[in-house]
Amino acid sequence: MTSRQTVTIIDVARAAGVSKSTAGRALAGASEVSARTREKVARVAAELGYRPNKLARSMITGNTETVGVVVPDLSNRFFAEALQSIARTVRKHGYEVLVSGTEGERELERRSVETLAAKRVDGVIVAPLDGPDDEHLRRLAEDGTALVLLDRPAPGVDRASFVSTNNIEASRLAIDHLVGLGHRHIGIVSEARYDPALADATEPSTAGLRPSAMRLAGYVQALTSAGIPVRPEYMRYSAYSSAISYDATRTLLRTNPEITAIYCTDNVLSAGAFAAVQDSGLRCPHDLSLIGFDDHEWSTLVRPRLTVVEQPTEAIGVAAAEDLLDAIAEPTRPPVTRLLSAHLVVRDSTATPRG
Amino acid sequence: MTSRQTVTIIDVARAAGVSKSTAGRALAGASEVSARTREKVARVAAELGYRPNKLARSMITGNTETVGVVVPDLSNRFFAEALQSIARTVRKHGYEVLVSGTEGERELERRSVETLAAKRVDGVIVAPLDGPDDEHLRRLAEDGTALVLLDRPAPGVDRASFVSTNNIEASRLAIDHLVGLGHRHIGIVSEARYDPALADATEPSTAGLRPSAMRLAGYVQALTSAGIPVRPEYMRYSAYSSAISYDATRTLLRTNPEITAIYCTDNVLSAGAFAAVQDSGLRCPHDLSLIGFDDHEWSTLVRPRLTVVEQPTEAIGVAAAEDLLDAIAEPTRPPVTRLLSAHLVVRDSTATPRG
DNA sequence: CTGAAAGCGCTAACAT
DNA sequence: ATGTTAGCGCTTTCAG
Repeated sequence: MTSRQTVTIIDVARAAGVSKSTAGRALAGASEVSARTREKVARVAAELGYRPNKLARSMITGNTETVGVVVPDLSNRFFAEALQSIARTVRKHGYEVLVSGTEGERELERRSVETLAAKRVDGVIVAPLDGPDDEHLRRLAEDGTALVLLDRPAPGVDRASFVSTNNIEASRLAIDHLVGLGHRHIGIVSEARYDPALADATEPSTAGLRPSAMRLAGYVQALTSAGIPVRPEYMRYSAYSSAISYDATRTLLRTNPEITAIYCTDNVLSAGAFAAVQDSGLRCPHDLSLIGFDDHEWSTLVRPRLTVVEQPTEAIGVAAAEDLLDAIAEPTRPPVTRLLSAHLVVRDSTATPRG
Repeated sequence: MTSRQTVTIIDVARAAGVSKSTAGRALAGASEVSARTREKVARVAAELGYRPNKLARSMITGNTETVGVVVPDLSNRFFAEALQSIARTVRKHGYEVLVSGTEGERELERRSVETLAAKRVDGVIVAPLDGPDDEHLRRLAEDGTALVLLDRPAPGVDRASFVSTNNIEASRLAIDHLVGLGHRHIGIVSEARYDPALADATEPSTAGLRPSAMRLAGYVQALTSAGIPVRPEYMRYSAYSSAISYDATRTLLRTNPEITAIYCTDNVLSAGAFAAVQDSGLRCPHDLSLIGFDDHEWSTLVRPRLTVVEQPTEAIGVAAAEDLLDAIAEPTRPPVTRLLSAHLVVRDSTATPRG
């Protein structure tokens, strides 16, 4: 047989000598069927190789036991790990995951969300791309699909929960550590561009900012608290690429030789920054301290071992999944915001500044 | 509105003053509808916020435009990248991906495959776990679902294509490089255990072996071709864990101090092996050469830079996706086996042996 | 405890 | 070019 859907519940019913409905009830393990028929139906179903058609079931019940996960980059370690813990968490409750990588393209994100809705997933977890147009997400939530925003907010979308690292606090951890060591000239390589308004940004007024912007804001605020002047020339923008981060870091060091420490706010940027420091001729941590973002497997393999701000990636995935399951089970429950704390892992790439 | 599935095609039809089927045809862009009605239906649908129910559609057409991807470890870089290229490739053809991480548990794999079948996916790509029971996969394929095996074979399952790195060749690349440098005492850290039969294994008689066993076989064969004796004590087993690989490598070096080179056959094992070499007191590559598996972002960040055997991960994902799409489009087409070539990236961790 | 019938939302003949 | 009818496979009233 090469044809799909060979045996239906009708075949089972016929072979067991009962009606379609009785067969259905027996298979569902309903209590109002006699043990005898239940057994017989089960046996016949097994013999025939019956496999229930969940599509048909979903048509009636209205739920698919499927959730969507939409992230910008499936091969990014952060999202890959988040996906894994999401999948694990929802599976315990009988859900499968429809996944979609948007590769930085808003249009792909829009279409993915549209398709998920058309496939009637019970809920969606999305790490939205930055952009003005949140219409697709708003509609999804308003149409009654449970929605959780992961890692990145979507300003125009209420009715969605939000789970993320507390990025301002994460930066404070890094900068306070450096300041405590005596650093005063601290550069930053970030995927966000500086905006003077960041200085005043506080939770929850920053709720609309992307992670990188939040981390930059945390940097600015931590410096300010410490009474250290904030210098725009110390903040270097880098696109989402290790190679570009390399160049940004080299430039930062060349144009501001007085810098004694660099903080890098993203895991793909950290690799480029580390390589740049290696090639700069500066000795780390003697001449320059470096803090990376996210814990990589290489953090302890390189020399010096890298001090990093570590996000609670797995916990974020679990929290997002749990919030989603809650929203599915209880659609009227108001959305929640959960900011999980990062922590600093001090290794050998940070030290007292020279002289 | 918090209820799902607010507006159906009947609502659209009614609002547009046409019949259900005309509305359906118009929405599908069929040519036999007048431009006027097509426009009107489209406008009305947009106004009402109509979203087609793909479940209903799938019930009739028999396909879901969804493929399943089942892998042991979603956070492993190899599978994460493969997943990304699979998702990208199938999306171009209008397919979404239902993903499932089996975490090394056969029972989870079985259930995942069962669920995918119940959800009537059009095809499945699976990297099966090692084990005697392939029944779930065989049934899937025999019931007419397109099936591609990724990275690992499943002996009892014909009617499935197979896409993988040519692992024997991959090991030959590594060992030939070391032998060419003059090494004669070459150890291996592998997730496979040595079996004398490996010495004779050749494609396609090795078709049933897991990647790690294939790589071990390649090591044995390359040594044999070079006239170097194969010593069981040079082959060290490690479970799938960086920490365990660390211990295995330390032990290998302690018990066989004459070894001048180590080849490590898995990406998670490579990190542990590298750390072990760092801590061994041996200078790499002067005292000991090391070859890792898969290209990691840290390969160029550590010192010495790591020489590795690099798998064509993205190409594997693309090939698996394409073979699957082919099998979906043309169910009678016989399954294919594709072994893609790895290549050696020579960096600084390999050199002529001391003395 | 079991059966008959209705219908989920849509497409696909079959008419007109 | 449009409408009517009949299902896809299943669950779920409603009757017995």
